[in-house]
Amino acid sequence: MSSPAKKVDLRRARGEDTRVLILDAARDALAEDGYARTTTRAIADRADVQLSLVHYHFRGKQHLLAEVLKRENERLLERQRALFAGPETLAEKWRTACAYLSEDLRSGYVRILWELWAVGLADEELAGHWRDAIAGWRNLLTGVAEEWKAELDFDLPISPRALATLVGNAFLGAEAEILAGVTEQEAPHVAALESIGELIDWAERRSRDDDR
Amino acid sequence: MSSPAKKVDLRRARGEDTRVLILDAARDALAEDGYARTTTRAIADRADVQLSLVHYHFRGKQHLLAEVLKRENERLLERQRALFAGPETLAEKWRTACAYLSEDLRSGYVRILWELWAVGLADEELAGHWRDAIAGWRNLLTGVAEEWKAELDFDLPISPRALATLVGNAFLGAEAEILAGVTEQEAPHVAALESIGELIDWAERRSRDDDR
DNA sequence: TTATTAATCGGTCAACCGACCAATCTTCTC
DNA sequence: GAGAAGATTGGTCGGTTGACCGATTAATAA
Repeated sequence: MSSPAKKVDLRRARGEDTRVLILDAARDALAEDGYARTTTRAIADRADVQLSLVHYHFRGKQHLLAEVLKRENERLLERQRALFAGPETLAEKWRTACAYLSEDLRSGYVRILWELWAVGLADEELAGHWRDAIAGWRNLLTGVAEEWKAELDFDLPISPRALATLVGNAFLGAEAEILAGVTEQEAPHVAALESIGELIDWAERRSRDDDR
Repeated sequence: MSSPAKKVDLRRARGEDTRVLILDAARDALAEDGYARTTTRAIADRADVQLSLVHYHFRGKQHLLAEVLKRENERLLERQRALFAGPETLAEKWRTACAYLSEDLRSGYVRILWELWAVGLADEELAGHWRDAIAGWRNLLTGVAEEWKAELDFDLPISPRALATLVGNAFLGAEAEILAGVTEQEAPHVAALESIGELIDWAERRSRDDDR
């Protein structure tokens, strides 16, 4: 068992390593310097790799960035799925989700998401990847909203789909403003999102009261 | 009165005309082609003007775009102020505001706003102008929310400031998604925003009921 | 050993952009 | 009408970018 008939092509393994190296470098470059300063050369420098390797492993800048978006998004989407699958109340989960926002702002993921949104303005293919990424979040939110509505004993004056869209858009808008440099002092972005948690509490209390 | 002693320097008047010509061209270029394709040359071509005039009248690309943003934003902000100063109920005004969104999407203003937001990611000065533009909308919304809360007979479970931020962000998020090509079919952006109008109705009915 | 494939290297290329400038034309002032 | 001020012209320049390519090295397969 210690030496199974594993056929690892050392060349391919090495290649895969550089691939990851380049992906990480591209992610860091986007998060720290933004797209404008993220040239294929800057990425190659960061990865300490020859420029042509970027074109060898990925077909070019466009495809590289698309993979960066996909990888980072799936990672965080998985975390979010795990959160909402947990046993806590929705209000508690919501508060955690708000905490994640601050975390993702610090880590640079939010900036990556929006830098690539901006690229999508002039690059329909990348815009498509961005839509795919966001669709993941929207589907998750919609599922949560539907479950929640089913649990409540009274009718919400808004459909779960519209509610999920509204809440998701509020998140996106807050991210955009924060990235533009609008401070929490000028506009209470996070505080406003957290207050949604209180609205959830309020609705659930009302639902419990109806039970009595 | 028909011929007052007005000293119009024809040179300056001519200059002012070309200024407007360039501003209009820059606006149209941004709205139709996006920032990536909006070069100073493209603007000069559109305005049918020599390239160097762009640098003569404006100090450069950056300052030109800043003025485009300011001009267009003030125009639409004025329209919105007039709307909310009107005699209709808030719910009615809200529906008009939602209709304005579709109009501004068609006219290209929304795209201009967001193309310049994207530029602001790498240009702190322009980001500042963007924040100024948005602050106008936020102040307007906050004022509306405060008035509305004062008229209601029961306490909203959220502060007017947070409410205005939330609603404003929902608008921004919807705009960003629409610009990225997310269709109304995939996510009911406008429908979700319009449903806020129904929430307003609901709250006002509740307020009237309390009066009895 | 030989032949084949994968990965890497160093360098080149055409295209484009914003900024800049010297010369020229137009209008106003005195 | 001379000279000044404002507006416009045509052209250039340095710098950057993404893409591309032929040659080279390393690893596998025959």
